[in-house]
Amino acid sequence: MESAPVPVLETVPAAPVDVCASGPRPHPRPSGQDRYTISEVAEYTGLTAHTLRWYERIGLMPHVDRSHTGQRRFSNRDLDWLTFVGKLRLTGMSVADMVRYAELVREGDHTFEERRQLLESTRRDVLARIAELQGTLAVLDYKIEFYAGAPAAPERS
Amino acid sequence: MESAPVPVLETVPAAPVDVCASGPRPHPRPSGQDRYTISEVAEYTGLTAHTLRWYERIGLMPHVDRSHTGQRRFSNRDLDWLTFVGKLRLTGMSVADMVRYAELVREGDHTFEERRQLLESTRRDVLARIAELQGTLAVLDYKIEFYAGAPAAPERS
DNA sequence: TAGAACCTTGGAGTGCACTCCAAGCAAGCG
DNA sequence: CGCTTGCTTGGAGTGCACTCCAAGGTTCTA
Repeated sequence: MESAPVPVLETVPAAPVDVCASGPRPHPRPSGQDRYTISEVAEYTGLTAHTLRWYERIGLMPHVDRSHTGQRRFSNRDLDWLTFVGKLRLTGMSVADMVRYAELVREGDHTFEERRQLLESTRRDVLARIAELQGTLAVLDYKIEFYAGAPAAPERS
Repeated sequence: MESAPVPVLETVPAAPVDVCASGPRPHPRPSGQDRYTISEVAEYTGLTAHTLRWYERIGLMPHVDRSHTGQRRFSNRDLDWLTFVGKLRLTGMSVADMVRYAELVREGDHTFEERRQLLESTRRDVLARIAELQGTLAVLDYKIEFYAGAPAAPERS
């Protein structure tokens, strides 16, 4: 009950700033020394290391760099991507659709229009979901008021 | 992409009316002749017959009446309950929590306070989720504008 | 009264999004 | 060097919320 339905990124403090690739938000390390281990990234994103590996396996990550012995070394760019993916996840977009988006990114600039359409469709879904939630708020408030006002009446639900 | 994440009740037209037990919304049949078959209820609620049987099995339905040969006959009251359950579902509440609520209803009037608390906790979750979604809208709009404005730039996501 | 369409059950299966496991190699510290 | 902690892999397991199945009984329409 108390938990969010989709535990993805631990929300950065509270601020309606758009956290996005090439945005002005600084990363823990300056560019050039940005070679994070999987557990550092796990802590930063709130995802588990398992999930990060799984994201890579299913094609949701743009090729992650490796150390000379084969361990993952994530870059600030990867962190940006994961932040954005976290936002997409919060919209309710399915993993399959996020993978589709990632493929479009890999395919290059000629997919800009398709990406925009995908995002606009997502935006419409989000607006619809907000409206839906506001509809449930009305019902919830009706009920809560009922329970608060009448501590013993014959209503059934 | 185009589908809602949680397909529950087919939303009644669009209207911010609170659709709730003892509310003023009329049912297909007048009280007294309200003995719907499972497929009628399936059509009304948008749930499948399978799901309606499953809801009953897990304790999410208040005892459904049966015909003399054992087939289910749902009442208007059952329809009201299912409408309300649909709203709870739309809030993102888990089936387990809805079953908990149904148990409280079965236990009688002395659980009013606990029910109110459950509903208020749900209400807080809904508000948080709305805020979260509005946060994603900001990111989405930023990206959409980017793709709309620059049909070929070196951004990576 | 025949036939189509609908209903019953317990239990098994599905799809999603993780989540974990075992066995073994890697990294950093005193 | 030894020790602890961390990282690697493919594949199997988990929990949720349905979703379907087989085999048989019921209800409705012609």
